Amino acid sequence: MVRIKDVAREAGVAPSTVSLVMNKKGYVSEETRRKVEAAMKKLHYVPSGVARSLSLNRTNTIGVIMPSAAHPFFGELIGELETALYNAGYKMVLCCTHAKDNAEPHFVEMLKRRNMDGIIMGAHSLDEGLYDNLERPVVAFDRYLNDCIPIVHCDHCQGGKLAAETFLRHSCRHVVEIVGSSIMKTPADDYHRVAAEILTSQGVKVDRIERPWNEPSYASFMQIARQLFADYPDADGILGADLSVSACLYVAQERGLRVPEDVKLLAYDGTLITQMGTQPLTAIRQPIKELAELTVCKLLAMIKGEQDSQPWMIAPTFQPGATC
Amino acid sequence: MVRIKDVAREAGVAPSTVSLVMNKKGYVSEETRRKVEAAMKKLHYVPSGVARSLSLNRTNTIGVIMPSAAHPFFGELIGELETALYNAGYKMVLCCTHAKDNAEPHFVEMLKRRNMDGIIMGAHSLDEGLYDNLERPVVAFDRYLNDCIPIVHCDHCQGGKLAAETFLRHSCRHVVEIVGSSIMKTPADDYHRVAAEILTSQGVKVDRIERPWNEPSYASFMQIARQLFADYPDADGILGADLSVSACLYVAQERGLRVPEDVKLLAYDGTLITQMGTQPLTAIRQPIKELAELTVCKLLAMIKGEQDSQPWMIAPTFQPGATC
DNA sequence: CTGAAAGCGCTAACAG
DNA sequence: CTGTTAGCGCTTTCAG
Repeated sequence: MVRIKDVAREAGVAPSTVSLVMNKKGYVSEETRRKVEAAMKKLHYVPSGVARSLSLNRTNTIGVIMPSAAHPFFGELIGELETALYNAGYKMVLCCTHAKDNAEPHFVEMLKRRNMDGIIMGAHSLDEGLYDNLERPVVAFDRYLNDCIPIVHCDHCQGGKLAAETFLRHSCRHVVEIVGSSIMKTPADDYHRVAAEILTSQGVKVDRIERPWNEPSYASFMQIARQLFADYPDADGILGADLSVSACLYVAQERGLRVPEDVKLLAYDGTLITQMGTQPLTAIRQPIKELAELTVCKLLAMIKGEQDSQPWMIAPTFQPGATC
Repeated sequence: MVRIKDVAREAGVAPSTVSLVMNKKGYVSEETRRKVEAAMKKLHYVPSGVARSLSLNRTNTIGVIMPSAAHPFFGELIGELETALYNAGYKMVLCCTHAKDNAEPHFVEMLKRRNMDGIIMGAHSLDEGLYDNLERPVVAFDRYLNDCIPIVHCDHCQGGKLAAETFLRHSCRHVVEIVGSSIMKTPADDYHRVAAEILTSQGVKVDRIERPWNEPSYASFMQIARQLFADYPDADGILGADLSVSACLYVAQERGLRVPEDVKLLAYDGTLITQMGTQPLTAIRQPIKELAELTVCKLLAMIKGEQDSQPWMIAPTFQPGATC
């Protein structure tokens, strides 16, 4: 392996000069630069990223913790985060917590070991205190971690409002919400709360049915959908995450219900799957790309010790479809 | 920041002894061990991963290059790779090449900089020679890179056979294959080739229609599907990747065709999306989890300089559905 | 503008 | 069983 020292010797200069050339720092005469560059090329020199990180106390790497990469929402989010980080010169190391025993503390440990310059946390955390006293910055994505960790999220109150308005516009009288496990409090709870408040105030009956904790299999979505139609056969509006609502579409058809004539389905998230299949889902879309960019922007600002004046929240949009 | 030296001083021992304790190496007396552990705890010592990597010339990090994380197949694959790597004590740094200018060379550069111990490459590469003369191991996932880089992939010949048998079983007379861009030669081409050979030999007419290069938007899938039905109105069997076939299901319905009565649809891959919607897609499923585990196993064996006697290929399975 | 030298924090021989 | 010492490869003052 060829080191900076070898390049220096070959070029007849000191290692520090080679460093200056590599990093385009300071003043180096044109001639010296050329000599150094020639030496680097001749020796096929490739600098060590690790040594550099040790010296700089910075790895240009961000840890991203998400429940799963296979889930359409998180898959899309991970992709956008990676792109935003890449554009800022950072690498992304990914940790998926679902189906792992206790990956999360293990991963946070890596942050402490200074393997990463910061963390974006988008998984559920049941581990109180895990994020206290960290020396390096953490930004939460749509999650409450502790009082000190800032959160980037979609304006779910606005989302709830859009949802309620949609059901009201179609004169629904009985809306059922499929909500996540109540073990977990998240900013996304707001859309269910706000939608229910508005609908109730307009005399619409609202029920909710809860999904099991940490169970992302499609079969479980189907099961909830079946239970929903069994428990609330007169429901004429359903609100839930994309996958939940997608399952409802299937079960509605199974039961001979017409969508949207008999029952309106409104998906929350608006990922790719809402566009697929024979009947695209009407949805409230979270602007995933913008959320990812904002998250990265906020985290990098924290790393640089800067202030960033953008708000921490982005509004969702209404995405037309064939189910409302 | 507290360093190993500080712990050593606190415990009244040498840094090397602290290192031995941390890594559970060599022989350390019970008493010394306790003193060291107490000192570590007292000082809230967290070792530096970067310094360790520099010393060991090993980062316990693997680079994974994929086209996209938002695509159902790659999302699932990425998740399984991450889990397999995690279980082996490795972190995954992810690079998605789609929609980035030339991320791939940039990423390979990181491998050269020894930021990673190896690479799993699952993206298309048009960059000839990029993978030559690498000092650290690379395993390709379902891609041809160069003559030296081994490939883990699904047994696509078997997949093609399964597909052909399915169409024959349903007495199809005219099958259309939706194939990827011919710019790219991949192991997956085999299933189209083999299916076509078998079908043709049985007197079935086979046509193919090509998807544009590197264009993963759902709209483009819809466009191809429309073109397919326009060009081959008498097709009674369609074979293609999940998303392609999903789009065909939509368009078939749009044109008033009954599935599977008028036309059989067979999806290749069998990701989550085949299970969704009102009509689950019949599919040839690639065993993504097993493929991911095999890929990781092979790469880690290369890193350790070991031999691994497992074959580099895994057979696909038939997944029943409602479209054949 | 360039070079010498002192780190960055950990590991691994090798003595003792 | 433990301490000394010499790296790992790069960056960064600080003289000159």
